[in-house]
Amino acid sequence: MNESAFSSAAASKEPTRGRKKDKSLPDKRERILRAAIKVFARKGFYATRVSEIAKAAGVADGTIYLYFKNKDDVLIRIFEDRLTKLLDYLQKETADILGVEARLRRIIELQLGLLEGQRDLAEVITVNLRQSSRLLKQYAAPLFNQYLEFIASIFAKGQDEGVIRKDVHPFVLARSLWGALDGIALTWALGDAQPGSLNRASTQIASLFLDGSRAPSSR
Amino acid sequence: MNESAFSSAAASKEPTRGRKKDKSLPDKRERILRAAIKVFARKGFYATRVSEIAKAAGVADGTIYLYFKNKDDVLIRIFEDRLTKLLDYLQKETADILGVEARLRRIIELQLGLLEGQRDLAEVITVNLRQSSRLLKQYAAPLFNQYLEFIASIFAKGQDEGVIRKDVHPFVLARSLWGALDGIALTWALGDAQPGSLNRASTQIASLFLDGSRAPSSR
Amino acid sequence: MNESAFSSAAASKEPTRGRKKDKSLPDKRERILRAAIKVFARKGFYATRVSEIAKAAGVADGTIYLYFKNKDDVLIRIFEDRLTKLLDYLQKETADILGVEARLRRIIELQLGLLEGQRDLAEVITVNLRQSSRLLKQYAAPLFNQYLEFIASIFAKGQDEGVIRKDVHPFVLARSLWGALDGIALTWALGDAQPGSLNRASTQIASLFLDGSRAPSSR
Amino acid sequence: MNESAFSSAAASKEPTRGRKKDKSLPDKRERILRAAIKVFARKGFYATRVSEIAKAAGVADGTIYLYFKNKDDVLIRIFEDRLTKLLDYLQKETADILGVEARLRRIIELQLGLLEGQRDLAEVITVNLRQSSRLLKQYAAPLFNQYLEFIASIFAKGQDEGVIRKDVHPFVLARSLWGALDGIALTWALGDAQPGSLNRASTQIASLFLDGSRAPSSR
DNA sequence: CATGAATGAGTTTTCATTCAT
DNA sequence: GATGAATGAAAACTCATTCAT
Repeated sequence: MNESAFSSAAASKEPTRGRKKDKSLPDKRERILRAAIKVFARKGFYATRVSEIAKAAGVADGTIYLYFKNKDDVLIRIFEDRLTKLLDYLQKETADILGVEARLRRIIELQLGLLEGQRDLAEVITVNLRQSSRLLKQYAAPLFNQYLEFIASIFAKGQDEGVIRKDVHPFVLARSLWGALDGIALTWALGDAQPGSLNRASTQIASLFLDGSRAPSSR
Repeated sequence: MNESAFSSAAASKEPTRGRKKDKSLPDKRERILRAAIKVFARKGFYATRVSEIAKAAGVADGTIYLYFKNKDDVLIRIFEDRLTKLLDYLQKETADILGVEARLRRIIELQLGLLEGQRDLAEVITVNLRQSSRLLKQYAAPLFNQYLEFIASIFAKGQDEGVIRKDVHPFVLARSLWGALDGIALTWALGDAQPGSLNRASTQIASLFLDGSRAPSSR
Repeated sequence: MNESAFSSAAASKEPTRGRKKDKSLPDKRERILRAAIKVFARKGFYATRVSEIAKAAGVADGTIYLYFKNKDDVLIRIFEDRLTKLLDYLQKETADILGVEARLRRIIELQLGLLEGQRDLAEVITVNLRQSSRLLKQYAAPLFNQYLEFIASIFAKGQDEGVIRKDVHPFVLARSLWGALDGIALTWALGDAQPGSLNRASTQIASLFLDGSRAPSSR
Repeated sequence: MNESAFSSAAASKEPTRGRKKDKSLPDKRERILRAAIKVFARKGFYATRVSEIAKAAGVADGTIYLYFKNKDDVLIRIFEDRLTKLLDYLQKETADILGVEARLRRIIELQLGLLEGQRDLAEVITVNLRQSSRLLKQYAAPLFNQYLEFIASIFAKGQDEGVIRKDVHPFVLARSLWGALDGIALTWALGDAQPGSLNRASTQIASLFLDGSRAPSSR
């Protein structure tokens, strides 16, 4: 479940090679992405050589360029793929939760829970996402906005229903929540990364945020 | 006041070997730091050429190496200098505020207020701070822990006094707060950066956090 | 024969990973070595730019680094390759000469004769061999010792047979002989380098050395 | 005696500063030369930084340029000074030795004896002398020729007197002798450098050479 | 599709030399 | 004369990308 949400067989857009060898590994594109996540996490985007990704993926250097435009593109696609999947996953898993507060609580749990199983990805998203202002502004920001909009829309719904305070803008709420989760994930990924510690923190953050976000009347 | 807290004359260790020029510009080391902040913010750490920093600082390329060990060192010193100053500033400015909640509220205001006047620095700290896991882990993390400890100690004091909830660890509170502020600053620095918007957000975040952090009894 | 002893196809370790091109030029590694000898001789090791070697070899600058660790390594490999070949050549060509004196005379002839055909290599070995104490001590010295041991062992055999004086240590004899040959080669390489002059000198040195080395009884 | 021949107060050409401080060290030019010999021997000419020479000499970087045209010039002057002194010394000390053979024997002893006391200089002359073909050809060679001419003239005299063989050119004799002495000195400077070992070798080489050089009739 | 040898543009850093004090 | 901070030209080396096989 965890695994599948973030990685899985992948959309496998680009080269959906004709015959599907039922033996071969997942799919070359996906293998490269996974290898890149691992190496980026360990060495950082700029310090990672394309040849290292290739080696980790078990392909030739040149093969990378059959699936990605260039090195930047590999990073971009990691965000695209994984963020899209995260969003899909959060939406699907919480679609039938009616209460705004319960849904947010679940989202927080799911999000940190996912990262707990994938420290590498956590590090890539929290650290490498900011490797380059250019990348960030040009590609990641738009993608990221989808996430923010999703969260903000839930807060907005809560405001309409009178259960979320109205004196804080839904987007500020969403950004703060992301920031807090990101900060927790960063400390975890770079620091101890003890199993369970992320889960424990997620419950605390959920309470903190939801108590803070609650409309005065419903406190 | 704003300006001075983050920049000022600086320690200027390395050179000034011998005679002290009381004439010339501010101090070559400080000039290089300021130039670096400006260029890093605009192009990112990795995309910035040492020669660009030199040009922006009005010195020769080689001069950079009289004051800094290498390009990495320039980034490290920016954090060291500025983070130290931020911390000093926050401590001094809020030392005589007795109420925990009032003090935190002021800290949030001061911190985002400082950045509001220095978008470049905001971008360097929010974006470039994460340029490299190595840098981050090796140098920035220890410095950053001082900040976290400072904030966490205030939360802890509040818990002792019974005004801050006890079911969330002070460090989780501190990290979340930093994360939220960082997230806001990032969106602001990369996005619109409208004047005043940061200030407005700061008030909202303060309320959100303090309401969420408050002990149940005092709600 | 002359040529082949010092150059030939070479071991060509590093690349040739995979398929063996039986067409193209000699072998890229050997081409680089030859180009380096030529340029080093003309400009000296330190004054030679890597790009000049590349140009002379007809390869790109970066290609050098596929075959050699760095510029130092190119110099080291020249000695390694050529000195090894010189030694093999001297050993093979004189293996069946029974008389010690005749064998030494032939060695002197062969050695200076080889250089006569390769002024560049002569200059590299006599001049550039000493470019750096570090290189010399670390890499060249061990290789060079093999040469000295070979010569010394012949002198030692002569002492056993009673045809070589016993009051001079075989190693001193070997070093002196090398020194004398090196001195002659140096003057020749740097100076006139008239054809035949090296050959003439070799006969004279052989007489000088052998008369001086002869055991008193056999004079 | 040893010391004085190679170093002493020096010609002190360039800036014979007005008043002579009877306190100050030898003379700044000489101090720089000595410092350079020490550092060149330890690190080699190219690996030595001008600032290192300055530091070792206890002067400022810029001061070097008051006494020498540039870094190359420092090396050139070392040879010039020391070789001139060696030659003067050899000539003076052996001027009244009438027998050719006795004189040569004494020269060999003196020359290696001098080096024995100054390993650094030995290394500079044997190793660094060949750092650059350009330097060697342009400056050192002419200087060195004076030495060769001096030795060759003695051999020539011996040939006239009938005590030195006539079938070897005096210059070949001189070059071989230099080469042998240089080879011995090199091995000694780079290798063990045991006290006394150089002296022992010098006697052996003298015998070897003189026996080899002797005219057939006088053997 | 896959490979990996070859390319060569591009960048940090060093360090000899200068010159204002 | 002496100093040493500042200069900036120069060069080794790296590595993303290409393309012949």
